[in-house]
Amino acid sequence: MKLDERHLIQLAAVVNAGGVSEGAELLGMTQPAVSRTLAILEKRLGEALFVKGRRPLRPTPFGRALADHGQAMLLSSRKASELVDNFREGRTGAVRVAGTQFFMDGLVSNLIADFHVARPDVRVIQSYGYMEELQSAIRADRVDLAICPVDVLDGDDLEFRSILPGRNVVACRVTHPLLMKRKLRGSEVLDYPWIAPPLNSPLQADMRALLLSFGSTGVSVPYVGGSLASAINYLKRTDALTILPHGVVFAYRKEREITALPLRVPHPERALGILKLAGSPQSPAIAAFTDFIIKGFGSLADLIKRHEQSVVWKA
Amino acid sequence: MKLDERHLIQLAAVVNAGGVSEGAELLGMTQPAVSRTLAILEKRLGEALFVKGRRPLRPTPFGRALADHGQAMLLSSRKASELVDNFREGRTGAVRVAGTQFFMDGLVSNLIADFHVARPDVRVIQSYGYMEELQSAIRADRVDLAICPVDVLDGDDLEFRSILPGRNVVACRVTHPLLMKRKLRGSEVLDYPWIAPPLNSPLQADMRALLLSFGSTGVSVPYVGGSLASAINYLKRTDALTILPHGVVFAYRKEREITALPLRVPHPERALGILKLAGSPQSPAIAAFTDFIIKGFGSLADLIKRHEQSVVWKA
DNA sequence: GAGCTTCATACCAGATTGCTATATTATCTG
DNA sequence: CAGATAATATAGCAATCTGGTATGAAGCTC
Repeated sequence: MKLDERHLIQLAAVVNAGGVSEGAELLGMTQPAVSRTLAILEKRLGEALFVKGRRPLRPTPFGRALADHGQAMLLSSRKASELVDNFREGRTGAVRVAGTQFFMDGLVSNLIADFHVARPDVRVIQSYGYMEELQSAIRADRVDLAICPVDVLDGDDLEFRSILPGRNVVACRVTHPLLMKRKLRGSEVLDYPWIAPPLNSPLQADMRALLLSFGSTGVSVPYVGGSLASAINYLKRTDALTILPHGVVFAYRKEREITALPLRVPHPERALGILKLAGSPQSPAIAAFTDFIIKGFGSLADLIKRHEQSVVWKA
Repeated sequence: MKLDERHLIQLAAVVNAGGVSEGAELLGMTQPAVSRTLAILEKRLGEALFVKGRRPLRPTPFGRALADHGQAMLLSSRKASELVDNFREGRTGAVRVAGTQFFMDGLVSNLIADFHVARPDVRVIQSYGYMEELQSAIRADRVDLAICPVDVLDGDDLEFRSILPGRNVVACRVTHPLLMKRKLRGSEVLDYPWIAPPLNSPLQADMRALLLSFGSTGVSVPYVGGSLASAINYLKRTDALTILPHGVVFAYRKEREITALPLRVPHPERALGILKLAGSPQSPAIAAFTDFIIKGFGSLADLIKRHEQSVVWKA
């Protein structure tokens, strides 16, 4: 016999609370409503659920057995409600974020860690890619948002929000000989080996432009294609140089192992930003994550600005 | 956020079955009904439950999580339905049965065992008592039915159904000397010690009447008050006699340890029967049990009748 | 792209919900 | 044991919701 789940839940509440009024209160309902439900249930079942005529309301064995199942449903229902609430406030859910390797590894991963302090139950699913791939990933709904440098955006279905000026620096270890010089000329960087960023990376082009501006005639590039962790490990142990986003080098300043040469590097035309589907409704968790990323980069930008005033950059 | 339990159940069914139509079928509903439920759910939650535009219907992670809770409710609901069905068909429930010691121990307990072959999940709660106690126990709803000898019934709120003629016999062990006699005179029973039934038992009065009819002048009664098991154990080991309901002795015939003397004993005015509240609705389990008892005693009566034709009773 | 299957929508009759107001019943108290 | 008190049951009502049929829209298969 099929019976209404809500009825069983009400029964459970009444049995638990020890009275119709209390049970109703427990459910946020009025007593008559619950009372009628019980009457209907008893009528349909043709069987008493409570010993009648006794005031401290006592369920029959049958009533109690039924109430047990109702209780299970009540608990499930509560949990479902909680799940929904958590989800709606972005405490639960999943964010699929993608981006270029160096930014994801150097900056975003830190922010994700911070994000999880407040929202540990939001799953972050990270992947890597460059502009075109990222765009198509977003359009195909394989990714919720991308964090990457963008110059031109084709199509108006995507929305780009800039979060950090596109600025690169020449990175080296803190004990690098060039840092000792009183006067550093740009061309001197050509005397050291260079690490090249991964193929297809926008940094690849940036590095070429940089070296050309210093009059490159064939620099030594003994290491290519490693991701950020590899590049940094290599930097730490050699006098090699490489090009990195300023923010990334900045984020590593605490470890006092790598730093940037005080050299002005030509600005690329791109800014780092967040790319997402324009105007599509997004889950609260994604919104919260996006927000957090924006704020995080905002304060990073502030930090960099303040830090900048104490450093003299040479041309 | 409060949401309708039924909706979650439908969601679970759809996720499980892998399609709206299949889910609807699973629940015995039509596809449009379920489809609308899902639409309502998504609208209220403001969140997709299924990735739209894909035909092998695939739930979003959120949808799946919600469906899990729905699944729990679905299971509970199924179990509740089953419970109700079992109950309504008397496969589940409880029967509170009371009766006089000798009948309960000697006959009814066997029937209960047989009853449980077909309905192992019906709990039988047995208690003992004599007429007055049994009547008030039934009226106070402490007992569902009583099995006892009844002569007069006061009040018409109780219903009595006779199930066995009220007939007693003189019981003894199968090796009793009196059984060897070709011609047994009633007065000879006075030469042996007698076991007296418990105080207040109707058998008490029956025994007194019996002994008087044989011209009692002070029989030896060395053992009083034991219940059936005690009396039978005692009988087995001595040449004592006692009065027992015929059916009880008959039930023990298979063990070939006690039997009845071929003596006619004056019939008491009572018949063994089932006593219950008149016209009150009773649970299916109780109905089934009552039925079983009636049938059980019916075939016992038949057996006794057939057996009787092969025994010669003396006066 | 035709045909098939599956899902979504529109509309309707009937059931159910929850409410307020009120009657009924059980328990407690003197 | 009557009267006070608290709890439960009942009645009536408006709004919602239910599930059904009929039908349109959209994916999949070949």
